[in-house]
Amino acid sequence: MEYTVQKLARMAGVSTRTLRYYDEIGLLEPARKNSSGYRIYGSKEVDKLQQILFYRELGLDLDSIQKVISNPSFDGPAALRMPREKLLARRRQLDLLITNVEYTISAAEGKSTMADNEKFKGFKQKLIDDNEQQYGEEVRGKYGDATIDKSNAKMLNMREEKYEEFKSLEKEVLSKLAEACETGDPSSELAQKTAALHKEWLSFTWPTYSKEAHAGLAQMYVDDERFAAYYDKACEGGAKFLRDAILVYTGMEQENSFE
Amino acid sequence: MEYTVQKLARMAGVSTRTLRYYDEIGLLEPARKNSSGYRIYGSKEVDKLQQILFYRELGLDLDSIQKVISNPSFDGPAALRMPREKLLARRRQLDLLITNVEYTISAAEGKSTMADNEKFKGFKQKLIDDNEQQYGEEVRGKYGDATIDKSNAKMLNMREEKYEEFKSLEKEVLSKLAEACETGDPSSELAQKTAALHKEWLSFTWPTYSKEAHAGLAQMYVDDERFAAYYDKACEGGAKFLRDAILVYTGMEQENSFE
DNA sequence: ATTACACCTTTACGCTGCGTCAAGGTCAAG
DNA sequence: CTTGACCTTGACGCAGCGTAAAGGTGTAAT
Repeated sequence: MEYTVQKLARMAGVSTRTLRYYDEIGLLEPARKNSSGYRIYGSKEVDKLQQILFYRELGLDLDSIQKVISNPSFDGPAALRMPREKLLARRRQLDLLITNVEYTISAAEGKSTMADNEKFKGFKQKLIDDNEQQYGEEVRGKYGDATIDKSNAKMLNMREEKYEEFKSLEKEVLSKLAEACETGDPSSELAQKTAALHKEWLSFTWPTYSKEAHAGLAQMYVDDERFAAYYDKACEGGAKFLRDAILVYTGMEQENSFE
Repeated sequence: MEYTVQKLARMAGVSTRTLRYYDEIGLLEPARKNSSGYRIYGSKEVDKLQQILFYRELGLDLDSIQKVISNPSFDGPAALRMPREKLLARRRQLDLLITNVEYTISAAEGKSTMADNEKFKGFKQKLIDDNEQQYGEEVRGKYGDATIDKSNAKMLNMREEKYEEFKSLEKEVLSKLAEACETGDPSSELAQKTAALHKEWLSFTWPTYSKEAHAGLAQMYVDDERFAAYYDKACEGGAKFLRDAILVYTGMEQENSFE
């Protein structure tokens, strides 16, 4: 397959100027030029462009990209594993940011307050995550998961014991939810106990508690497939059940929920 | 609470230069200056900076950010809903990119091939997603979810009927997995049928099939909490069971799996 | 055969969002 | 009263393109 600048540009979703610039700096040169000087790209160049865009997406500058992919030990598949890890890290950071937004919304709407430094969680987290990314694997190999948990505990500003407590409470919420589910009634005593447990669990990671924030998070559990799947493990429709229980618990019911 | 440039900068994870620049362009001016001209920021400025960073994270240029947050109809909480949606969209795009990397790795390692235009899924998707973001809500309100499904089908290059088939197959995989789980044996006939169904399901979104890619994806189901939770819905340890079944099915067992 | 039009080329200047000196004033601790 | 960590303004530099200018090319339709 052969492509002119514009064809390749359209396929990859970049501008022709970008391709010409990449040629100019020697990052991606066309396979050849035709008799009138037109740039012609082949499938090797397509692959290379794909790689470049992967790395660009990760925020690497073009110079670094060039070094990475022109590295003699760069063998393609293996090199793609790195961006994969980076992408996963990015998603983790995004999750934090989203949680932060959720919490900020609730804090702004409700009466809860947020410590100033809490407001930048997820932004600075990027730095921590980058570290984790760089050293995480080595550490994991050397010292096993226990060390990682320690590190995670640190990240959450917890001591190890607290982190253990946090983890076990997490499981307790799930098992209580499973029980409560069977009653089928979000206002049942069991369901309300589950909501209370969930609040307790929350207090490990949230600086202050507010009904609005709690209710908001519960709604997010339903909206977000990820969280939904997690709580649906407890029982069919577990996320929705938990949300309803929390709505009753916080006394927010229908009103003030996220549309 | 009052902050000097550096204190605020450290808290927010930006440089002092950035804060001075934001002052220079009138994006974020300090609450006041002390007798010797030092910039002093208050809690209002902290909140504003947080907002700015949210929008910056979304890729908005500073000019747009200024317009957004200086909009008279900007009331804080409501304005945060937008970045929330955008962040969710970004995560969806990231997921696509990650899937793309997974697939590219398998394609490179295995013998499967990838059509050139497949290689840029997740990059261009950004554009589609941005559209969805801009018009998605309106459409959703006006025409209901059926239209959205149509649109999703289009995004996946499917006709609606195919999309329905795709969706129902998805459910079938889950229910077969639940049954197969009870045998406890990944090489049991039921488990192998589940793997076969999963392969069939895959063929809807993947241009070509390769054992390596299939096995690679199965491993990802275990590694990624999100997918793990989804398949664990079928039964305890569903993701791992499915992976093992697929490993047997593809004949890849231990070898060649992602470490 | 020529005209239209969408493509291609190089050259070059401009922009954003800061990083990075440079040259100097301020403030609290020792 | 000195040291060192802070603060100020001003200026230049840089990546990664966007954008316009001035011109050549390919091909389809008149």
